[in-house]
Amino acid sequence: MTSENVSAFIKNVDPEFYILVVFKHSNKLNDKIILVEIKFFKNKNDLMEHVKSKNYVFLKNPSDENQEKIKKSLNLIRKYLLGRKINLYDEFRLLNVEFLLELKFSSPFSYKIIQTLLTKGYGELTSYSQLGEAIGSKAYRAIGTILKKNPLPLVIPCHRVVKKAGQTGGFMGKMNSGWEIELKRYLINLELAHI
DNA sequence: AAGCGCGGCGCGA
DNA sequence: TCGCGCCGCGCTT
Repeated sequence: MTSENVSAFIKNVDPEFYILVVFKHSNKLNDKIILVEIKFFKNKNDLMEHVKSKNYVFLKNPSDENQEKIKKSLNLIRKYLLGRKINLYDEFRLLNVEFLLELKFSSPFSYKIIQTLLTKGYGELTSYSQLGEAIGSKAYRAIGTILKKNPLPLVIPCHRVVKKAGQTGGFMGKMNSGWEIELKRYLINLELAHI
C-alpha cells in the first residue's frame, strides 16, 4: 500500500459539534501530505458513519514526520476554535500541506471564486454578489453552489460569505435554519470577537 | 433539463 | 418601510 487515508476528529464543546479532518499521505518519508476533507457533524455517530462510508482509517501512532504535521494541523484548528486569529490556509501551506484545489474546483469560474475568497482575511465578511463582481460575473446563485461543495471549510473560509442584505445565508447545503446555520453564525461571531 | 448557500423588483400589509 | 413571492441570472450536475 503506497497511500492511505488518515483521519482524526476534534470535539467542540460549546456549542457542541465535531470536526472530521482527513489527510492522505504515503508511508514514505518526505512525501507530500494532502488535506482531503474537513467536515462538521452534530454528533459523533454521524461522524463515524461518514468515516465508515468513506473507508477512512484513523491515525494510530503519531510518530513519523507526516503524522507530526497532522498533529500540528489539528492543533491549529483547535487554537482557531479557541479564538486565536489564525489564517488556516497560510499556516497549512507553511506546513507543506497540500489541498489539490484545482481538482475540486476545476472550472475557471469556480477556481476564480475560490481564489477571490482566499484573499478575504480573518473576520473579513464578504457577500455572494461581491465575489461575483470581483470576477465580473452576475452568477450569484452559481457562487452559492460552488461554495456548497467546499471540501475544506475553515481553510477555505466560506463562512465569511453572507448575503448582501446581511442575512447569514446558507451553510453546508442548508438554507435558513438548523444547526448548520447556527454554526456559520458562531464562526462569524468568533472571528468578529477576535479581530 | 433541472436545480441552486442569490439579487432585484413589485406587490400588499 | 417591511416581508414575501416571483422571475432572471449564470453555472453545475
